[in-house]
Amino acid sequence: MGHALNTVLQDILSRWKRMSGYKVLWLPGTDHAGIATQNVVEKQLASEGLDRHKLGRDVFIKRVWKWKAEYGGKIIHQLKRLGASCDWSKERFTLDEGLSKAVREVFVRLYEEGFIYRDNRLINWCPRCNTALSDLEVEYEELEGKLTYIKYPLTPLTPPLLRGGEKGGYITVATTRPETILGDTAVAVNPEDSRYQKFIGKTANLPLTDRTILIISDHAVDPSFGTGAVKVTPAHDFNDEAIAKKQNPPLEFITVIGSDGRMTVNAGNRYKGLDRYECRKLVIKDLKELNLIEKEELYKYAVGHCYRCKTITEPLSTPQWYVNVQSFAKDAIRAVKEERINIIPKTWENTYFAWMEDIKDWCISRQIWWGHRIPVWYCQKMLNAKCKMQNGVIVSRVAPQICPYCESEELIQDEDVLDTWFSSALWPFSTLGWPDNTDDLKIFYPTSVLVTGFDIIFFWVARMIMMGLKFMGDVPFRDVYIHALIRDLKGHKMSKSKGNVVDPLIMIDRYGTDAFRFTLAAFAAQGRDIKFSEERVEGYRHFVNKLWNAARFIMMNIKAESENRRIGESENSPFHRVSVPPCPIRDGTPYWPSDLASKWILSRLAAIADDINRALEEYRFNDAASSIYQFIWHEFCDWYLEMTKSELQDPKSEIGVRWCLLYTLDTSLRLLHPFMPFVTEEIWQTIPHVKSHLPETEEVRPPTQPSPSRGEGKGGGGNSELRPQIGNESGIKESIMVSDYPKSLPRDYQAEEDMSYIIEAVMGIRTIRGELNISPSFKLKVMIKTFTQMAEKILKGNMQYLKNLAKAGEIKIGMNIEKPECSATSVKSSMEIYVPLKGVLNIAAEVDRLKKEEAKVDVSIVSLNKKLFNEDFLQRAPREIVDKEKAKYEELIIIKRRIMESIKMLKDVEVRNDS
RNA sequence: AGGCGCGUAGCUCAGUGGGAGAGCGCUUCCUUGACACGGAAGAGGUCAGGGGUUCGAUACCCCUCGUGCCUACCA
Repeated sequence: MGHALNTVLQDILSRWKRMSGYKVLWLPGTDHAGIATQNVVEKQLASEGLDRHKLGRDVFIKRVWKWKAEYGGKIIHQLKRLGASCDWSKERFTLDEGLSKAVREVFVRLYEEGFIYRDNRLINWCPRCNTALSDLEVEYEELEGKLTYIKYPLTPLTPPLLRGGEKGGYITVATTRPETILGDTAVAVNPEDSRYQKFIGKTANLPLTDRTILIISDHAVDPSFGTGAVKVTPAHDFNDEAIAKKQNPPLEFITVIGSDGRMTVNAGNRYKGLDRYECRKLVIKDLKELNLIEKEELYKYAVGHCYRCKTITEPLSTPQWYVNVQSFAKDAIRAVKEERINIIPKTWENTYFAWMEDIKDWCISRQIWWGHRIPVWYCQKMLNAKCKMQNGVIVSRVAPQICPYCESEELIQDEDVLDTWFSSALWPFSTLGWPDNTDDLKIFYPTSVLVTGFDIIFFWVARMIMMGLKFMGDVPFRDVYIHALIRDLKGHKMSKSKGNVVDPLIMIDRYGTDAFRFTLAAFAAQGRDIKFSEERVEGYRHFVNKLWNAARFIMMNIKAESENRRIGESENSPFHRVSVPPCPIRDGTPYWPSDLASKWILSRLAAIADDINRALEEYRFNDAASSIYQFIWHEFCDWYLEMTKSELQDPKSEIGVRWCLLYTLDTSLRLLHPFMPFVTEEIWQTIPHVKSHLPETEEVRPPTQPSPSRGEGKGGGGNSELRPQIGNESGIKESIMVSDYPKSLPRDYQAEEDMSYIIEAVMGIRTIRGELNISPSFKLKVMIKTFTQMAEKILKGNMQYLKNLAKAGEIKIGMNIEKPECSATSVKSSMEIYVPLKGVLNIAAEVDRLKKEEAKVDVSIVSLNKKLFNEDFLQRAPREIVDKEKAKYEELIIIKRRIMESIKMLKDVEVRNDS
């Protein structure tokens, strides 16, 4: 699900920018996921009774490639099913030759410049994967364990004397890992701790061994924890390692646990070969028998686990390769501080800075086989002390044939491979051909945006920034958009072991890619995790259906040449590549939709296009998604399509309305396309295409020139220029995904305002109907009265609409333009509904009239402004705010309470038809 | 232990220093030639709690409670 979200967001950006005229590169690919992949293949081998050592390195790697061929393909298949519009010709894999070349180049240069070095120190080790892990690859998890208090007898007391339990004869330490006492080389106390002053410098007998250890002091010891005395095991604990190295001379390192998680010979004959946890049990049993355990307490503590196989990790002292990243980190911090890179949402910058400022050297070697083998060779003779090579290694871009020091041909390559993230860190430039200075590199580096989850800010993002700055001298990307993590409905992270994983492909099978994509986009609010809900997907599937049906309605009404074709039959549809002129022409004159509804929907369309562009600019995917959803469903379908049903009856407005229907559909499809690529393409391929721009005003455009490409035999008929024209007019593109993204369309604020009154009036009527239970099939007489000049103006502007209503038999209309009043009376009913749009009503007089006459309803649009009854507000709020509120109030004359009274009044009046 | 975030309608979540929103669910009504995967009208919230700033706080500040995550060398 995380990958699906990631893919969808990137695809939305890619499609949007591509349609907006940018040259877009979205480069797909995968990394080789060293440890994880090796583990999977090893499991397969195990089920066949094999292991990698039996196969040998070369055969094993072939086997992994085979696996990769199968599953790498699945990833790509999933991307395609999600509709990812990647440049598939540029697909890359971190183990490709080109990328491997970049890896070797980077390694050698970092080594030559002294940033890469080899060191023997404590490292996190996974005993199951048998490899070193970087600090990031260890996950800490709280475990319920025991804190065991163990008594170390002070020398010169000897074990036989101890059985008496003399007081003061011990120093007691607390530990969660009793088995490690076999590797203890000291006991440490805080130098300020008065209890232990007298012990410092003395020695103690290490139980279960014949060794004597020193009691030392170190400020790192917390006197308040446990007994205030700590056993020091330098070879198996990071703290203890630090303490040991500080001592002069440094404490001895005794390794008692081996790389396989079993006790070594150093643990003594009784314990060697035992698993570390078996050994723990035995050690506790033995100590109990010696009466050296003071007590055991239940204790919660964090234990490191391998992030790939969940085995408990073990600190182990081994030689590994490291990158000194201190100076890179400083540059990387500066790049973000100076806003050459923007992390969005900005709150993640803190996380980034915190980690970067306290960054540790990066352990890059892994003791596995699947990955980039470290480009380091050793001379066999040197190992036998017969070669004079000083630093002991040959670091080279290509495999050396002979030792440069002794000319021996017996060279051995380092067995280890590099951390997968080492190659991933180079991705932004290695995939574009670096170290060669290719055209792609020149055009596309630095890239525009990286979209990713926060869980790999450190693993990947930070390292790409460091490597990009180091090797390209520029940031790898301008924006980093950090999207949310997808959780299940209870807010838990999805994981296979919890069984709460939702498979995107199942969602796609069930609801379709478009609905699934739209859901992800709608969920992608910044700065919050996503709790995935399947019902949302279902809801957006309904949206796809709604759009489909709206398109069907429009196709039914554009009166193209063949009425029998339905949308969805795009293959041989006569509508395929049909085009209509940018504006319908009649007798050489452009015929723009002049009805209010059309002007309104065009303006709303323009507003929504602006909203979407702005939202995407700021990575507010959810806002963009809800804008287009709201527009298509609740403005275009609920209002405009319904209104056209009467407008289409009017020969005067018919042509303009048809054009407007098609234009709005076309534009909406293009707006929606980045979110729902499949259904929008399908519909768009079916409908006649419309040019994307509108004229600023009533500008007269030249009549369309007849051209040879136009009217492929289908354009006949006297009035044909009024109809959608068949043909492949120039400028019409082949696919919606390369059509123009709608932008900067003209607004008509007057139409929007006027229409809002109509909508309010209609809603008022519906409310009355609903509350009075008037059957929808019962046609009402409607009387519309206006009381102000503004209302008059509105009605004048909407005469066309009202006339159409009248024509449809719904109302009779009468209007006196001279006086600010008009009325419309329905055909059948005697009921009248007043719709006062503006102005002051004499309520009392109205009520009297209501009583005398037949049923009438006073519909109100306004609510009371409470603020204007607040003395404090009137006296103390800033003048302009108060004035604004007053002005608002003056506009809003009719009060909600009055409506309700009127309605109550109505209920007392005799109303026909069960009301 | 530090840090970050969240707590708004039954559920999943937007949002804003001045009129509490969406989707789903729920109630009522409606199969009229795009759509019942639909249309119309509704019910439902002291915006976690307390204090402060302000003429005014769901929003800004502080505290408490609940909850999720990240980081860290707690034996």
